[in-house]
Amino acid sequence: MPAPLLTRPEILSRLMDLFRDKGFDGASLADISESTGLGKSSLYHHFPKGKEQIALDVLGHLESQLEIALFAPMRSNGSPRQKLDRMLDTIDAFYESGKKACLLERLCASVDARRFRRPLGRAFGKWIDAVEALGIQTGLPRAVAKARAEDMVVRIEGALVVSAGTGSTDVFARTIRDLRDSVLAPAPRR
Amino acid sequence: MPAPLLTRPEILSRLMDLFRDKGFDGASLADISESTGLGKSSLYHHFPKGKEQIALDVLGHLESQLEIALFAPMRSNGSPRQKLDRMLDTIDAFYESGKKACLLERLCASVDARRFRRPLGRAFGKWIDAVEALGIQTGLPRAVAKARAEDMVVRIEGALVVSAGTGSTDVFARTIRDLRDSVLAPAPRR
DNA sequence: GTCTATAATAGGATAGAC
DNA sequence: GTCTATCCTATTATAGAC
Repeated sequence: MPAPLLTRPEILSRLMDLFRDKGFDGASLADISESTGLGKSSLYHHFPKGKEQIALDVLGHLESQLEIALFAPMRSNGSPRQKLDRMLDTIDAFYESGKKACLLERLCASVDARRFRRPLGRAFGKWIDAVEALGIQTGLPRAVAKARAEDMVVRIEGALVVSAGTGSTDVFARTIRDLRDSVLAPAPRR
Repeated sequence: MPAPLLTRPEILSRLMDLFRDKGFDGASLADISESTGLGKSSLYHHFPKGKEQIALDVLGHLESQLEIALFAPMRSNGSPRQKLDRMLDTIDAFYESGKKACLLERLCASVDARRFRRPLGRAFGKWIDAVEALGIQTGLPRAVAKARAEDMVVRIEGALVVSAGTGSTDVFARTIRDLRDSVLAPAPRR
């Protein structure tokens, strides 16, 4: 019984790790209790609506973390290419080079995905928008920038799935490497 | 109590639909019983080792279906481009243009993913190999063909995740369209 | 805000009759 | 090969003391 009295952000951060590891359906209240050091009653004090609210609050926590660590730096100074590199470095670290899963994907794949649809759609949308903005800054036509941004998110999510399925992180590493060059490459003339 | 006395392939086919919809952790024995019309005892007659064996057998069923519907046609006559188009048509139909999930991905995301690792790796490997062979047939260097094949699978899996997360199949449709041109495109000179 | 104790239910799995 | 009935455990959730 550790009970180290965690702050709310610390609690949510540990729970995010748990859901990334076990998914929503796979993480039990016992798991949640263990990973936070909180008894079940304490959990219902912090999250009166139970497990579903926990996941929603974790998702909200992720959204604010993304804003700070991923999106805000994209609005700072620096060339688009530098900012893309920084985003991909952050992403590579966050997923531990393909060894850890994506919370968004794990919640998409849960039985109650309908309940999470709105925040999931918002999180994916903000991520895509941030990358699209970089493309526009480099002079890509808006439609190309948007398609490239969607494609980047698609390839990262897919690389995580395939890396998990094959047990090798090679695919994830190569995907990140490719994206550094392809996302902001000049639009093909047609 | 329908009990229409299904054949084994029919049973496995229905269970594949169930696992694609609910995932392994999300599908209960009650769900399994309902979707097959078999009582729990009948299930344990067909699958003595229980739920885990059910998933493994469903995975085996998928592998044989992939061989028939996806891989064998790739070894027939026709231009690589025609065969790629056929594969993408089959894939688009199988995923109902992005509305239905991938069994491989759902099992990757289960708590017991370790148990499914070997067949999952094999299925992803065969799929990638089949696409790589098309690339080699068109004269792409082996390394390029392999990277393009991995990338195709990555993008399909990722597009399914993002389509599910955003609630729109647009991303999936665009991804399939792009792949028709990009997978077998001439290697860039360097 | 946290604990112990306890509900109430759903989960996977089995026994034995037919 | 399928059924009814049952078992045991894990699960989510709540009550009430401190």
